[in-house]
Amino acid sequence: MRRMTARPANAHQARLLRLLRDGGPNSRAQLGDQIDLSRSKLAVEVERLLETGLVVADGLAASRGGRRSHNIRLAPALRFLGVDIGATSIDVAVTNAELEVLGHINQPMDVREGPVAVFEQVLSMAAKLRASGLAEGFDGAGIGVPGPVRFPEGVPVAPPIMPGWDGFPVREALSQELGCPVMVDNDVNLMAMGEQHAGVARSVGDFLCVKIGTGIGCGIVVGGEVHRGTTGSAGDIGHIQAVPDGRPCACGNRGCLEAHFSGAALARDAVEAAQQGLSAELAARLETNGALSAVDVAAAAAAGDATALDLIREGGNRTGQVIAGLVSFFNPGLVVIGGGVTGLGHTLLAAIRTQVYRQSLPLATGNLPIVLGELGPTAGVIGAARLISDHLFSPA
Amino acid sequence: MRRMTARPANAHQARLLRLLRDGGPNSRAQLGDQIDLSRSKLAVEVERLLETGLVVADGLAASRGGRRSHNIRLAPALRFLGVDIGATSIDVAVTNAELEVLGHINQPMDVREGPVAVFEQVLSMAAKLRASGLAEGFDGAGIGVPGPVRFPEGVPVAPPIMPGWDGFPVREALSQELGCPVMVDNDVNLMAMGEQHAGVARSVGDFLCVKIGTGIGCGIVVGGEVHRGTTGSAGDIGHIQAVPDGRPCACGNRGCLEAHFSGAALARDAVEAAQQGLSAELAARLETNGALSAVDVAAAAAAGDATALDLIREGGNRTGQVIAGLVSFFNPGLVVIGGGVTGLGHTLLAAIRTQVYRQSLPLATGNLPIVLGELGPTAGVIGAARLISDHLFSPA
DNA sequence: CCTGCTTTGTCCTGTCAGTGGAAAAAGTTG
DNA sequence: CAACTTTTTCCACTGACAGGACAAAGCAGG
Repeated sequence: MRRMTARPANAHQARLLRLLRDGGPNSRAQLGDQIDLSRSKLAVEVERLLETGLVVADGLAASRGGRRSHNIRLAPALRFLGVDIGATSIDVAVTNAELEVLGHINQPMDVREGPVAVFEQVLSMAAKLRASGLAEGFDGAGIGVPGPVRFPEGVPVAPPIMPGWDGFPVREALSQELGCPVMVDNDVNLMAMGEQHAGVARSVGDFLCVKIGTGIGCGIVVGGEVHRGTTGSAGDIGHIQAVPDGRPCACGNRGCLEAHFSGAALARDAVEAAQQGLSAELAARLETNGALSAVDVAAAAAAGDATALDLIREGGNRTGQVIAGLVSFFNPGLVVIGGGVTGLGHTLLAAIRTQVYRQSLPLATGNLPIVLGELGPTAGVIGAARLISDHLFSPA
Repeated sequence: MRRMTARPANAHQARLLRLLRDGGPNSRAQLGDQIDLSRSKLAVEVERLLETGLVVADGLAASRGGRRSHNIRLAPALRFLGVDIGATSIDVAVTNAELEVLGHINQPMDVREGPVAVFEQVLSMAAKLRASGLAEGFDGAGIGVPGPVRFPEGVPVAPPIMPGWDGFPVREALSQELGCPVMVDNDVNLMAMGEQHAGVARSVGDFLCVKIGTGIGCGIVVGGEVHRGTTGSAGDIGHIQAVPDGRPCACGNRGCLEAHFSGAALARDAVEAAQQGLSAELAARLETNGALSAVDVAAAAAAGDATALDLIREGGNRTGQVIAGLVSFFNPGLVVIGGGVTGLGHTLLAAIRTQVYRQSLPLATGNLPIVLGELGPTAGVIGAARLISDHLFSPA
């Protein structure tokens, strides 16, 4: 099937498409209230959008006291693909043009197996979604990778945890395979965009989104836009020193935040505690599974295990300390905590909050919510869909 | 004398004014090369600007191989006032419309004497500059204060080191007194704008500007724009924890960067070292002056005093450690070090560089210059002039 | 069902910003 | 002085857009 080739011809059309994306089906009259255009001009632009097929008529709206207005909506057949490649698993989802998730699958996979193997997996997952009747094809795809990206080209650069990906033309290759436009970004940035679009960060202009998974990263949103930095490595807070002369880190330094708290560090600490006989709960789980992960620690903590709680608390303290510094520096309006370890829940959040509220100045923390992400694993794929839709819904 | 009342009527005119401000006198033809407008349209807008008096004819340009072009320039009588209120001194300068400093005076004054006393001083300094024939009046003024500012209103909020200023309507009051538009900002932000306009940060989109004076602050520039944060306290890095369980700080916490290194901390450490007999050089200076400041430490270091050098080095290490974190987080294209302690020169810079290059990831530091500010004490006043000119040279 | 009011959609004209070509004006080069 | 450039002005043409007039559609109340 031929997919969308049309693009908005001007800024007004782009604006209208985004209004329809973010606000769902809408009447012409309501659109007129939200956009600064005369009725005549609006009618012309809507007419042109209808001609392109990007937008379709959608029945009559409820009356607002007079003649009823005709609703319009984004073409219901439009489909975006959102891909979130994590360190140890892959999420793929299909959305409609309003970025609602229609189907979502998750598969474990080690990113270190390299781009070729991962791509194969991603494509087969996309094919599976297509086969299930959710999409006949994709009008665009967004993809997130766990490392820095040279954004304009869509190419990973010097990614520490994914050797073999350096310089791999992700955007080009995926675009080729799927036959549609593709945008690539860091997975943390996509999570931030997801929470901004559909999660807790709606209507916040400046915020931080801290993702604690296998590693730790931070999405930075300034004035509604993601800040990627000069080389695309902004938000790489995992290697900020949290403990002077602390544990050795894979990066060669000592005391990096990531070495002291992250999915990987937490798992290692848990195994150690189990082996030293500090926690019967963890030891039992280690016995059963042969390994431990953040999920086990969360379960043990939920069961009241003191060691597990301590691990979480200490990690939260470390993380909170680093975040406190970032809050002083950046003065965000919101801090979102997300990623694999959100399962640790309130214990973690409380530890982080304590540190931030204690260490940052009152002016910066006075009205600063620190909350868990609302979308969990869908944040990344929604962010990915948002990324490509922002691209497509902008003047050609 | 009546001053400039005219403002650019549209974005084109604003654009032209900024080109003339940043590039100096220019021919119509050259302007045409820099702006995306047809010759006819350009001629119309220039004509209108000439009518308003904001811009005047300025003789003939050199030939580029054909008919010579008529030069135009910003009205030579335009004057901006730049005010930089530091913790312990005040800088006031007059600039022309191209933001060249025509006159600059500096007076010691403790900001804690309160807004009324400080204002009196500022106005008398401005009057002095006017009396010396540099200006008949001011077309706009920018002012920087050493604390957070609610930017749109131009009002300091909860400034830790300047009690009595909280909520004082700086913008309103100064505008009233001077009879011209006024904009207020944090002094560190103005320093960043100054270095961006006329210093080392020309042509860099994302950079950090660390000012080490009585306290420590950091100007953050994202995409050419200053980031002020949700409550105007962005860049307040003086109270980031640099030393766990370190020295007590005025803010109530322990180990704040500012408590370990800043103009004030350095002076205190120097006195202590002198009294403990660790440094003959510093002791002698303490004897002579009755007090020590960063300048004394710089002089002692220049004379080869080991203790002074150690103080600087250790401070640089602490600062570098914090900056390393910020570099990982923000991924700037440049880091500028400025403020009173730039006199400490290369020793300080070397220590900072060592820490940053060691602790941040290669991708972020690979092509990251860390340099001293170029403008010294004029950075702030130039930034102040730039602030108000940006405001005035924007569509009404 | 009919009347008056409101909202929505369409049509049309006037205005204004802006482009691009033509030609005049002013210089340069040989 | 002739041929060629560059700059500037002039002018007609285009397209974007606003806003008014009017028709269409719906509501409320008699």
